[in-house]
Amino acid sequence: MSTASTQRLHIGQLLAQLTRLFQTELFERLVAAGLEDARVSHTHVTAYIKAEGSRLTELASQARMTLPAMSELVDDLERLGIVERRPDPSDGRAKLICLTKAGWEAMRTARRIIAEIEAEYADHVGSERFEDAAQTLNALLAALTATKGGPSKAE
Amino acid sequence: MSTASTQRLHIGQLLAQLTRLFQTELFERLVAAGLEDARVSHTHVTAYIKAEGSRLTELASQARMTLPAMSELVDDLERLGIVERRPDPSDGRAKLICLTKAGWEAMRTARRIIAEIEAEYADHVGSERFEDAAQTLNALLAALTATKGGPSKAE
DNA sequence: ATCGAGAACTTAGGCCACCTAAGCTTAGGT
DNA sequence: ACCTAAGCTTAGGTGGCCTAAGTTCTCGAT
Repeated sequence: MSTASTQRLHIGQLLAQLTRLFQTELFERLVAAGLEDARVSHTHVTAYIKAEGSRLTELASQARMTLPAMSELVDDLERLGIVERRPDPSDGRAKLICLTKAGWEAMRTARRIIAEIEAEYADHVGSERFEDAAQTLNALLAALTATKGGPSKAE
Repeated sequence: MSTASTQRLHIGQLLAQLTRLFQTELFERLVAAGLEDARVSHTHVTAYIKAEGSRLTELASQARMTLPAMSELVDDLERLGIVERRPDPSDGRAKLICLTKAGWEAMRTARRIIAEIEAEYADHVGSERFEDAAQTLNALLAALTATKGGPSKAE
């Protein structure tokens, strides 16, 4: 029970600053790992894309962004050879966004790096404490998205 | 000890999504409270500004942004009548960014709203658990900024 | 069978929040 | 009196979103 209330920043500042630090860190390491064209926003695709392919609508909804924003992202990833758009056999309007071979490779690299960063974070505050905090954030996010559905128009 | 490991998103996603939700929420409530010109980025000033006034350099460094970025922000807040730039009596090059009367008023409103949001978050996951998580994040942020100093050029 | 509502996606255009590079003014040691 | 450096601003550019307005296709109702 670590309610040893030190004065702290408010939750918004904590979240925003940590987000920024994490993203900068991830980005730098991706570049260092040879993924020079990687950008932080690409994670909005790679975080949710399914092995069989995902529809744009799905991705946009999960990433809580609008369709055009997601479409641009996919354009970018397609240019980089990470994903490709295939016609969806079950619906002529839709397309399936699929990872390419290079895409899978990049995913593995990214996941490894993310795991490294998480491990370092855990070292800084204690791994049990870190995991508890992560679980709490996860629960909070679930609760918030349940009640509000998120800011996205792509529901 | 809530190490009841549910599958969870990775820390970067948790942070980023919660940040986004928090900021959207805060922004909406500020608008609802009559601060129609409020923007999320204004918090980078209001979070750190001192009662006696702060220098631009200080603010930029604490908010981890570049001087020009902070300068623009202050421009904006000055236009809105929230802060004003005064010459720093102790250094002719510097200026003190000070809150105006309207600025203090807005700050009070914002703080109230932030406290409300925090309270709601605490309700969602349990207030002790929430506070523990916040303390952990605070400690993590402190540890990270200690070792890396942050991405800012304005140190 | 065809027609209209609506779903899936794209295109066009815009805004905000940053950034880097390059200036300008004042401070302060030598 | 310099020269370097500090404090700040201006100029210009980019990424990451957004809204609005298309296009193409689906599917249920007539």
